Amino acid sequence: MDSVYSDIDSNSCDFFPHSDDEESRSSSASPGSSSCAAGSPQPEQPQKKRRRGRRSDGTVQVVKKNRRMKANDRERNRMHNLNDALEELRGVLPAFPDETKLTKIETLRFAHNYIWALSETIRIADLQGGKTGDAPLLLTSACLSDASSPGSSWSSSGSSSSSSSSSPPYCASSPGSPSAPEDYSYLQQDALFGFRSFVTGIY
DNA sequence: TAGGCCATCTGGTCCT
DNA sequence: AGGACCAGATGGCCTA
Repeated sequence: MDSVYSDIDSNSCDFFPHSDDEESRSSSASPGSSSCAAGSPQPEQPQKKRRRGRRSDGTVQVVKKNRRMKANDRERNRMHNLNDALEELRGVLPAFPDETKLTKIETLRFAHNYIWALSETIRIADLQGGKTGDAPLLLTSACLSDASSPGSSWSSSGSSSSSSSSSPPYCASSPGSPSAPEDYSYLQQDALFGFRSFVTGIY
């Protein structure tokens, strides 16, 4: 037998089954929200209007619509939280010479490299018996140094959990990576153009 | 104008 | 059942 949903289900855009201009247009009027946009562009076929008979229980639709709106709201909050966390992360990372804000991906990659450099610094300091004189140098140059796994991508480096001192994935392929501490000047010079790309590993 | 980044909506899947 | 998480789609804004 036909359930109340029969109307809705066969219409792909199930939340607004009979969208004759009615209120259908998505919940929170906002940019980039074409009601049933996700997935199918739906070339507005003049298909037979299937809204005969019962209006498929308006209450069901209202309930669904409310549920969708709540889900949208939660999703929005979730993304806002994510962005807040990202913002906090930006605040903790060293500032860039150019004041421009790091993008999300840059922030993540920079953080990844930065953490790697920090741990590397600690490791070397330990090896040297607690001498940390070169630490600041290492922090930066480590991020510039070659990286034993060139071409490693974010995903492939996801396995970096294995070893702490394995590779700074996004420092890979830095053009002419300085190997000696003296090359630090190189870094400062580079700040003029490519520092950002260097540190984040994005070119 | 093309391309990059972003916010939002949406439906599916997994988890509690 | 409802919430969290995820990925795809879409449209707006900005910059080279």
